[in-house]
Formats: sequence, structure tokens, C-alpha cells
Amino acid sequence: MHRNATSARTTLPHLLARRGLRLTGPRRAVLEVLAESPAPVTVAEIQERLGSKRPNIVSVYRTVNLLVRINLLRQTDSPRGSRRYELSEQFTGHHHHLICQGCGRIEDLEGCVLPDATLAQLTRHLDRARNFKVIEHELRLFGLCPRCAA
Amino acid sequence: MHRNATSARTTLPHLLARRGLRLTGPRRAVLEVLAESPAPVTVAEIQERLGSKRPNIVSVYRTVNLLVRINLLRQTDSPRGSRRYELSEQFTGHHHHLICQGCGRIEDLEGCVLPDATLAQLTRHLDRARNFKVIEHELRLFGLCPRCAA
DNA sequence: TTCAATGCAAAAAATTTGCATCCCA
DNA sequence: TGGGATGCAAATTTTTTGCATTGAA
Repeated sequence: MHRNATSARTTLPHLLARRGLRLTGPRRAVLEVLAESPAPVTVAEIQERLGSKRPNIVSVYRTVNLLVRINLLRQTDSPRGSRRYELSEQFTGHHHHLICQGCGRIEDLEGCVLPDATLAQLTRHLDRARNFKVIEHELRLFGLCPRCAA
Repeated sequence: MHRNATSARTTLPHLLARRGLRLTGPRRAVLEVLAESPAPVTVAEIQERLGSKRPNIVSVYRTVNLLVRINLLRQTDSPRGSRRYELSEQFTGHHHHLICQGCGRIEDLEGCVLPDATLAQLTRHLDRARNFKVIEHELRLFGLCPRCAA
């Protein structure tokens, strides 16, 4: 999701600074990849896409863990393989995922298909009935991508 | 999800047999745990819950991988830690998940909150616009469980 | 009786940690 | 310049694989 990637790039230094954290080269590079990715990526993928100036993979792990901890990144894991990460919705905008059951590929589906009223009612219901406070939601649509359907 | 666990237990031998697969002790035990679990479980949890007659953890891995491959099990992974598994919806009935952002705990939410018409329209749209064939869906509601909200 | 399944050991993959050095604020 | 961040090596954790033996059908 790169629709609002600019926002992530401009806001991030500030968000880090006010926690006494630093915007370093490796962190900037990781953020760059996340901002350009049209779908959730793994740590290994992030590192691979960083060509020559790639940071140590340990730094990539530390960076994504940090960003998840301060809610700038969301772990939206894949049905196969390693965990995947994407910028949180404050940057990407609300969206859902299409997941191919054939090849495991994940694509974004922009916007929300869950009617507002339905969501509001559900949120109220879960609060009352189970004392669970809904903060956000994600819809995953499983199926077959064009290639795997053929 | 154990609502329809009986169905899994009675249907499974047949489903395995017709592929030339065998219903062995370890497999029966793993199935037993899955049938009793009110939410997705990890391989380690499955093994732990099998007390004295617990099979080797390798067999648990092999069993869940097998069951996923023949679509009896679904990998519905957690935001933290290892992968989690649950019986596929043909046994559990359609449901969604509540995921606590505080402690990572996953609970089931029975039934579907996505209106049929909405889903049907979406399925049609994705087929036409992106040639993606929707087979099933899962809604994940992130938030805070009673304990973590306190 | 036969061929799939198991257990054990060991390999491979994924993730985290310790520590000396580096460098952003 | 100081304290957080990095890189490298090594430890953990998670998952898979090889192979001789066992056991369900």
C-alpha cells in the first residue's frame, strides 16, 4: 500500500523523536520498502529489496519489531511462510486482503466492504455482550488468483 | 470451535481412507485436541494437551500439514508466535475471530456478520474486475479483551 | 503382508540476544 | 559527546527432513 506513503515518511521522524528514538539509515531504508510495497512483506523480502546498501537482517527484525510495538506497523501474517508486515492503516488507508489459496500471494483490496452500520452495531454488541472493545478490523478473502484458477 | 466436532470425528476416517491415508493413534489424538479447542491452537499447544500418550511433536507437525493439505484444517495465524490451526469451517461452522491486541489471545465469534448480499456482490465484483475467485472469507476484529482493557 | 506413519536425530529456517563498535541527535 | 542503534556471532525457537522401525488396513 503506497497511497499514503508520503505521510509515513514525513510523520515518522517526529513519531520516533518524541519517544527518544532515532531515524537511522537502516530504519529509513526499511520504511522505504514498506512504503513502496503493494502488499504485506516478510523481513527477508524487505532486506532483499534493499540492494547494495542493505542492512543486516537482524536490524530489519529489530526495526519491524520496534515499529509494530509503537503501532506504525501491522503484522498481518500469511497462510504460509514467515510473518508479514505492512504500514498501519493510518498511513495506508483502510483496506482488506485477497489471499490466493493456490500460491499464497496476498493482494490489497482498497476501501471497506463492511457497511458502516453493520460494523457499528457489531462493535456495540461485542462491547455489551463480551466486554470486548473493537478497535479495528480486517477482512481476508480467500480464493484463487487468475493464475492459480487457470 | 467444537460445535460440530462430532462431524469431524465421524467423517475423517472416510476422508482419509479414500486417499489411501490411515487414521492412526497420533492423528486421532491431534484431531481430538482440535475438536475440543475453542480457538485456534499451535502445534506446541496440541502436543502439550495430549498428556501422557502424547505423540512426538514431529508427528503433530506432519499431521497438521497433512490436514491442511487436504483442506480439513485451516491455518489462521496469530499476530504473535507460531502458526495456529483450527478445523475447517465444514466442521466448525462459519465464524470469525476476535484478537486481543494486548495479550494476543484469539477467540471465536460464531456466525457471520457480513450481510449475504454484500458478500455476494463483492464476490461478483472481484471476479469481474480482477478475475479473483472468492472461496471463503474471514473477518478479524482486533481490540482489547476484558482483562487487557482494564 | 505391505506400505504408510512414527519416532528419533539431525538439518534447516526463522527469530532473538549479547556485546563491542558506531553514529544520530 | 552520550546513549541509542548497528553488525556480527551465537543462541533460541520453529519447522522440516532422513531413515530405520512400527503398525493399520
